[in-house]
Amino acid sequence: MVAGDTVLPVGERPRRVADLAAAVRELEARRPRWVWADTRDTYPGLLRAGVRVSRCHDVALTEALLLAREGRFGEPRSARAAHARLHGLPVPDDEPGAPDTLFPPESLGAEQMAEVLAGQLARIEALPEPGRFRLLAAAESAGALIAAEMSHDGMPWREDVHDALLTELLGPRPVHGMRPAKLQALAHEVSAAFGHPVNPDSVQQLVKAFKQAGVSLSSTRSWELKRVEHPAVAPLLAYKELARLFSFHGWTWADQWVRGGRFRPEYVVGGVVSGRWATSGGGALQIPKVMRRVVVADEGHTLVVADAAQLEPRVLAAMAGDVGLARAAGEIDLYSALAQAFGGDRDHAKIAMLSAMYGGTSGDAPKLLAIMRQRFPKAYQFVEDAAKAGEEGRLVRSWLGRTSPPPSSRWKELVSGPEGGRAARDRGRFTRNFVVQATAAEWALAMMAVLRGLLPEGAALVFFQHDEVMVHCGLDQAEEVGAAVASAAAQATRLLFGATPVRIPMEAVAVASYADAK
DNA sequence: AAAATGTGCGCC
DNA sequence: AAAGGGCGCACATTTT
Repeated sequence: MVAGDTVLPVGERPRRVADLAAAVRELEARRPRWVWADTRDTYPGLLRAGVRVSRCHDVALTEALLLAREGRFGEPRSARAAHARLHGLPVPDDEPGAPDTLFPPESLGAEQMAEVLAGQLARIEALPEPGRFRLLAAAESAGALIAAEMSHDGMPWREDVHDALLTELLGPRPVHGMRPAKLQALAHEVSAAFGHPVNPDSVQQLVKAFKQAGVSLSSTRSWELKRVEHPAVAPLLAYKELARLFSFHGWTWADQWVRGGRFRPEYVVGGVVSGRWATSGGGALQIPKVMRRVVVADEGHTLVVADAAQLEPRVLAAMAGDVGLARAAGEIDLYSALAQAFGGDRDHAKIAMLSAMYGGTSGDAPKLLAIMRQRFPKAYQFVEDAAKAGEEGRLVRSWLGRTSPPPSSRWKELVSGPEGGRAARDRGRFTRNFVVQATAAEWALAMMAVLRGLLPEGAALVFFQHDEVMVHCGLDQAEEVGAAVASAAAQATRLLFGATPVRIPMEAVAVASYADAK
């Protein structure tokens, strides 16, 4: 079934419809998988018309995944581009979609779309693991639906609580272009400590002022400042923290992103090469923890918040098929279960795992990695192989087949030059991490897709951050939603990895305010 | 004047 | 406690 300029139920004649939202609503009763060019262009309008669909195939997202899988990273991914490639025609660049139109005029007709779909399905079938890639495309497409729905529904955001918090920390809202009182006072303190005016936002001025005071700094990063004994340090650190809050999540930000008690960020599905989501506005994935108290459930409602603890090491255990690690990953606290192998020290187990996944080399890492290599050889080898592939300029893939971008042409020059070793190691750390992070991201997508289907009427996913979800629902639904989260996590693990001793538990808590979730 | 780059830090 | 991988964004500064 294709939604384009026309609606085309498979096996039936395409038909033009006057009211597309109504037609989609009617056909949705058959629970089809809607195929459309780009969820971002089509779905927001349907949502505004009060129509939701349960499944879709997003041609653009699937095309991007396939192109990368075929080693053609970065080529235009639109349905039109895919159609042009099929016919050897000039391939148009991707352009921003046409918002506020249900079906953008430049999208393909139904028959052309069917052609593109058939091509994509054939390319998937030709892969060595078509089942996995089908799951990847389905999960990515479900993500697109969820992202649009979350932007539409918004996360509860109490503007009055936000204003009170800002006022408490910064002073009253200043007139445009001015610093809030407490920020201004801290700026004065910094200048006073140096004995002359210094702009605390200027790295240059700060480094110079510290140098004149006999303190040499290579940067003004807070961890470096904390080592310095100087009266300007304390007010400067306080200034930096509050200035960030003011400019990043202050009143101006709220004016732009909060409406009617809802924060509506724009999510970019697959915006990170690893398959994690990004945001193109609103900074939804970087909300400071201090702001969480502003996220409050509506009257008579609650927020069910859940995160997948220790997701990445669990995913590694499942992927690598490492029996020892998988056994530990069957426990609630993976690191405690590993501690015995690392002299009974949970922290050592954690450092070893993180160093293996991120390529850490400092501190105790080498010693602990040697233990890991001995005790969990398959898991160790799995990430080592990924790192080696990166160092040699090869591509790596996630469990379901998301493919890392190739190294840049600059990298290839660099790697044969005098600093080549460093460039190669950097690339190795990237690919080492990619296989784990990307698989964790697709587990999270699969989990959310399942969860979305399990949620009762009236419950809505309102936030997603890498391995954490938030559902806004009625107080009396909290228990059912919590059970749905646990079930979705278990189903996602089985969907990706089949029979495995690895567990990826998600424990949900129902809270009135996000701040109470941890 | 506008675009590009650098810095720093929030989140996972 | 940080490390170490991934981002987005604002502000300052430099380049065009």
